[in-house]
Amino acid sequence: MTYAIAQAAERSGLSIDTLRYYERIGLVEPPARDSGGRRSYTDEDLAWLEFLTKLRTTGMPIRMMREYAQLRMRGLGTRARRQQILVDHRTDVLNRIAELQTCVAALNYKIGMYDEQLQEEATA
Amino acid sequence: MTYAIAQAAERSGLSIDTLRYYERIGLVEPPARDSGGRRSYTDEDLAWLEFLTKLRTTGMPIRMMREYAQLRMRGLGTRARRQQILVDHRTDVLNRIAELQTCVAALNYKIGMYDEQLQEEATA
DNA sequence: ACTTGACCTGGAGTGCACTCCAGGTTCTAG
DNA sequence: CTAGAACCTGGAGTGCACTCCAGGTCAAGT
Repeated sequence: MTYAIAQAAERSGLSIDTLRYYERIGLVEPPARDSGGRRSYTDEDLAWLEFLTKLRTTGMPIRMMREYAQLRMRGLGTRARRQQILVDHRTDVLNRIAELQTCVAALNYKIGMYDEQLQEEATA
Repeated sequence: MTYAIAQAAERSGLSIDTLRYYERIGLVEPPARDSGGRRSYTDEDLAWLEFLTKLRTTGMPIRMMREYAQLRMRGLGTRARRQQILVDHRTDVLNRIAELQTCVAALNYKIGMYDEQLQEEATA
């Protein structure tokens, strides 16, 4: 199964422009082209885009995604390095989650304060 | 207790430039000035900066922080609206945490795959 | 043959959140 | 009195991650 760029965009949740942009900057290998010179994405391409999207969602900067992508293109000998990148990134993400949870606690506190104040207002 | 801008920067974790920037765009009320015309931050100012930082950390865009800040400056009548902003934002943050956790699961999976592959490599 | 729509390229433009700079003023120590 | 550090202002510059545009090509339907 192959996909035109519009279909790839829809399935990946990225825009057409972003797909071409990712290709330009070396985040994805140039996909195959059809007889008319148009990009033709495979399921593998889409799987990679999906994973890239997860890295992006978790805040990995593009230059690090590119480093990972370049290692992947260079093949088997880079697996240990690639794994290390993911392990380090996972640590970052877990820290980020903890940070967000601290902030949620602060929001809860503040929201509680408003509850009290609005309560007083109502009973006054 | 009052603080010169450098001290406020250190305590808030924001840069001096960012403090002035936040003032310019209406995120913080212009602090008092000392006899020489320099900014003089109070503990209350710092508490507000700390809360702003939590909003920023959780990804609230500046224009929404500004909306909240402007409501706060307008006083008591805006409390219900301010609370609503925080409640909505908390929902966003909780969704974001869930999203990050999904991504961590994907990272765990991928890291596990590398473990297996590197294992095979070692035993081959 | 012709229109329409999806696609192509290289390059310019955008929005966000800062960050830096030049040129000037003011307090602080020696 | 003077050197230096810390501060001031208005405005320009930066980095990131896209996003848009002009001008052109290609394939399919009428």
